[in-house]
Amino acid sequence: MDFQKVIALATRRGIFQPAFDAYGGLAGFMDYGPVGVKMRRRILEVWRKHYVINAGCLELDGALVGPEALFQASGHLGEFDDALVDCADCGKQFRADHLIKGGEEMSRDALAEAISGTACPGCGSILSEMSSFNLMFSTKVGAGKGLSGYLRPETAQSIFLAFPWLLRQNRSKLPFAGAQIGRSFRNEISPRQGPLRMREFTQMEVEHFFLPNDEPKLPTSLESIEINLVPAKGKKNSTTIGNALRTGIIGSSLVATHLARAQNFLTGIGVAKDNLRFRQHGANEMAHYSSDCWDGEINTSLGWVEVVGVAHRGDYDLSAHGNFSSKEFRVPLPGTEREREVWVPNIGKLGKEFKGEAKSILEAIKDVDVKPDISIEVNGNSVTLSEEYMSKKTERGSEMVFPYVVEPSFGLDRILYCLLESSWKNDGEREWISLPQETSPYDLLVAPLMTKDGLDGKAQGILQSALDMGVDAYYDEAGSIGRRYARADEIGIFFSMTIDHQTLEDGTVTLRERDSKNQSRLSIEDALSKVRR
RNA sequence: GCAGGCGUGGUCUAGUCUGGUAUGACUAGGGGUUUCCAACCCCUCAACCUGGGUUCAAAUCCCGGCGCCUGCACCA
Repeated sequence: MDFQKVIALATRRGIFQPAFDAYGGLAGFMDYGPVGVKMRRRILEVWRKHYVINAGCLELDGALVGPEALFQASGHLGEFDDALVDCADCGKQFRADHLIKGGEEMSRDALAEAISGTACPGCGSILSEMSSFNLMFSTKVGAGKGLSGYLRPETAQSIFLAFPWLLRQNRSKLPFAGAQIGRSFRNEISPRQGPLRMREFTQMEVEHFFLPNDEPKLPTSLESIEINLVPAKGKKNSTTIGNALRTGIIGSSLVATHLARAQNFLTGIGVAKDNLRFRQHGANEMAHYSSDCWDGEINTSLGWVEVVGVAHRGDYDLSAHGNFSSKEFRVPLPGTEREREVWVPNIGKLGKEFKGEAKSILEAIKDVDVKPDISIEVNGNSVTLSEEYMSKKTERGSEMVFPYVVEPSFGLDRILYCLLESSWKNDGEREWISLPQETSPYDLLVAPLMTKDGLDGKAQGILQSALDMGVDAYYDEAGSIGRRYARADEIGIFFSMTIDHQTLEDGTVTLRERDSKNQSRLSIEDALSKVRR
């Protein structure tokens, strides 16, 4: 199954198509159709079951537009921004920081200076002035000049900003994780390959917060999970998660935990384990925030496609927001509780005695440990403060630290594409999508063998009872029964139920299983309860 | 963003060189027939990416735009 065929299937069967087709299309944007929306819903349901319901992540649904300050703090305005130069003669375009030695460490201004007058590596002409291209979509918030705002380039920042709030919801206990499903936007220079590189896409992200000295251990239930690893240094190998952690291939127990969970999730929705690997980023591939990162990749006709990134972000994000914003993002570090006697200046007395100079004195002792008979320099004079100008106080507190975070971040659109491609089967006689029932768009096809003798009416009655009990059923009475099976197979409907004359006599139906084509004769009730998820 | 290739019903496609009624198949819809895996028969819907130019006449030739594919560059 190659890329073009998946795209054709997607259009034909209402899964997805390019958006704004009537106006010539707009690269990087897709619309999902009736079947595609159902598949997405199913994948999201499984994901929520894994992360929100079973793993207890706190779910959030954050705003899409954010203020400029947020993205200054997060680093996206600086780091997400490419400095470009192009050549007027040969038309080639380059990243400025790639042309200058050490350019990746330079400031913008230094880079602009260094690049000026540089020759084009392609043709030797002098390059244009440096311009910058930011991958975020910008907008104005409010009337008039308005505030600069940006569409979020990742859902993660919402969770980081909500950290103090979520922490209270979790009754101030660490570790905990926030989870979010939502759209993100990146103004890609050259989006291509349909659902694989989009300008608007859906992410499913978890931010797992923990104290630096108390990283969650790998649960024993995950230790023996087999996983394909491609470390940045060293050989590709298949081993257990527990072993990879013990031997240091994976450096962090929480990263290991999330690699295992990501694999469990992906195989649960129908990705074959042999088609799945986790590849570690090399140092130069790493994002600005990340200290260790593994990409979960699925093997497709287009090569290995990244569908999930598991990144150890350290305290990069929380400390950025803690330092830039007015909120406290730190937490007390357990075990560092302390109680000590400190001297504090008696401001009332200082004021009375020193009048106008009191302010300068207070300024001078602001950042020093005060104790009796301390000598300080004030306006060129040495002043000694005796015990009468201060008093003793008991100070309680803990060392405050920014929690660390490990982040698994899934791309829904890519996952759906990979699933379609890999679950497409063709045995020469028929073509079908072999998804597990959890992610099939429908549970059941209800089909009367013929549309006469009341078979269709009976079938519609059964359809209604199926829908009433929560079975996602699809009704089809057009064409031969074989054609209807074929149609159902092509969108991956898991079971088919056929109503014939015998149904009218004894209330039994034929139930067909999609992958095996096996049929069995069951009572309507038994069939429906078998089909129910 | 650059270079090359491409753009015809829902899908696949003929026609483009050499300008003149747009081909066929599949799918889909309606009807008939039919007792379980794309059966058959009749009918029907449905397309030249877009804007300009050349011409009596443009799907076809020329120019621009948009989109798709490939390569380069980019891709937290």
